[in-house]
Amino acid sequence: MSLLIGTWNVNSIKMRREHVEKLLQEKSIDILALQETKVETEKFPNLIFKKLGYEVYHYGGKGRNGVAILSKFKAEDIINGFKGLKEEDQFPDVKERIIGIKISSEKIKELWIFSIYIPNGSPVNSDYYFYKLQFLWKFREFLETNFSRNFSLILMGDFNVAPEEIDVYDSEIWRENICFTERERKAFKILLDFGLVDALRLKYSNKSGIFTWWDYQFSAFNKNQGMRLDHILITESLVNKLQNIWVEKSARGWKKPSDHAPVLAEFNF
DNA sequence: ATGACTGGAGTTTCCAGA
Repeated sequence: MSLLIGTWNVNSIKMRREHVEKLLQEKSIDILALQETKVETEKFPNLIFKKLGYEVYHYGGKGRNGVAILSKFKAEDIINGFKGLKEEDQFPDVKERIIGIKISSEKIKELWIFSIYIPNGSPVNSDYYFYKLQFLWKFREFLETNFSRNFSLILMGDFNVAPEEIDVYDSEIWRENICFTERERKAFKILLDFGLVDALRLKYSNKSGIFTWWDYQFSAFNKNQGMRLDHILITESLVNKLQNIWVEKSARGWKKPSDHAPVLAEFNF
């Protein structure tokens, strides 16, 4: 069976609700991870998506952050935040940044799917910056506590890190910019070393100019001056099931768009 | 005009985003 999944930082579900509906229906998406819903848990438009046939798993706070998963499969288990870590490691906004569900079906056996929103961390070297680095390290610890590399895991979301030089439009200009500093890229690599593969690079190993975010300013989208910050990370057991993966760039060109485009991936189970 | 950011909070202007 074919499974179409995706991730999208929508920059407010209130502003982008119709965009999400359009994407779900036009592409017949099975599971969509959302970030920056920017609404409190109970104010998410659950009913709208339930009418379209999706289960809704969301946690959010007032005004910022917020992660959701819209799924045609019912969750057998849910993780929200850094499950299993000590009390002092429960960062104040971690529940608004990490949500995961376990699904199973006749063909799919115990697949965990996460929606992730890593802190932005700007400006570089600020308290926020070091919070971001800590968050990335702690996230690796969270994975080790709950899973192993032998699990079937799909971690998707806005990681706020452009991993390689080809993931920014001009690596010299962006060298010391937030999302592309050495320390952020190193922390991202350490995360991958858990046993994760950057799914887009399985299909487009050396292609430059593939971005998922473009600044609202400076006509950045028209000039394709962006960064690849949104990722679908998978464990080894899913690698040979990946059929296709792409950035749905068209959505960045819709009226009143999010500054991120969705990343979609098709698996065959 | 030859350039121009957006969303949310909460009150007219600031903060955060990347």
